[in-house]
Amino acid sequence: MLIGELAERAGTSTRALRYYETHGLLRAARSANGYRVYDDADLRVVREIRTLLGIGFALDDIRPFVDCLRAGHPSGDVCPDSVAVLRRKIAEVDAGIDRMRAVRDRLHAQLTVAIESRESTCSSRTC
Amino acid sequence: MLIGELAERAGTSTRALRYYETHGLLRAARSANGYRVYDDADLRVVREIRTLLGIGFALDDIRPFVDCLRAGHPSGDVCPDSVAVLRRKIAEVDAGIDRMRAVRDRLHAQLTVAIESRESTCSSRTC
DNA sequence: TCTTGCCTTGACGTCGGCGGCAAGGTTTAG
DNA sequence: CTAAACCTTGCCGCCGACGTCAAGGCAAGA
Repeated sequence: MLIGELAERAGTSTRALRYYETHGLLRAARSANGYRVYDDADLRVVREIRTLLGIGFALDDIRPFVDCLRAGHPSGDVCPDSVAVLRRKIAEVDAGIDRMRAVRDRLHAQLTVAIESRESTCSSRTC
Repeated sequence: MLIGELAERAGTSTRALRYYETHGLLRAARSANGYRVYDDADLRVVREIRTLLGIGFALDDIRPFVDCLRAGHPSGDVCPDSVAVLRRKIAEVDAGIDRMRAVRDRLHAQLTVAIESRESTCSSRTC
């Protein structure tokens, strides 16, 4: 499998795959003419990368999962480093949710005050 | 008030203030020597900008609030454009919270499976 | 006068995950 | 023979909110 086919099967671009390689997430054998050659294990790796990127992971966070897959584990989640990242990410997401809820409440309060202010100012005349 | 003092009183940098100016959020009178000169109304504007940036607004979203303040309103929230941005932002934040909750649940499930997998694999031998 | 400490404009650097283009080599089909 | 469709490396562009110089002007105290 060459890079174009891998990209298509993984639903991404060749540019992204080369990018993952330069960042140590993907390795490729080379054919005689210098072309990158991949197998199904690489396809699984790329799918893992894409899934985690979609969840909001950075490439650095993804590396343990990829290493875990390449170590022969059927899932990238089961290795200690991956579990540690999962725990950290859950905490980060929880914190993010808390922040966003605070923001939401604040915006809602501002909106309420703004509308009340408009009503009291404009109730009896054109505004 | 010169730009350095405004920056200090608003808790930001002179670079940021010039940046706001180039993006139409801040205007400055000029003294004879070309220095930017500000008053307390500008301080209020900058504080509004900083508050909204802190909440996660982009500069483009903030412009209506600044215009509202400069139109003489005591709060930047009360003008129709500001209210529209507030409503939109609340919706965006709500959507963001939903996405993050979905991510959280997914990560939690992955973590659970990973831990169970490790326990079943390693329970009776060194791992 | 000299230094210190403001101020000015302009332009490039940062971060992350690529997109897009250039300039070439390879392989296959017609 | 040539065109099409792959592949290679390398480098600049993008987004947003600034940071960080660079090179110079202005003001005020010792």
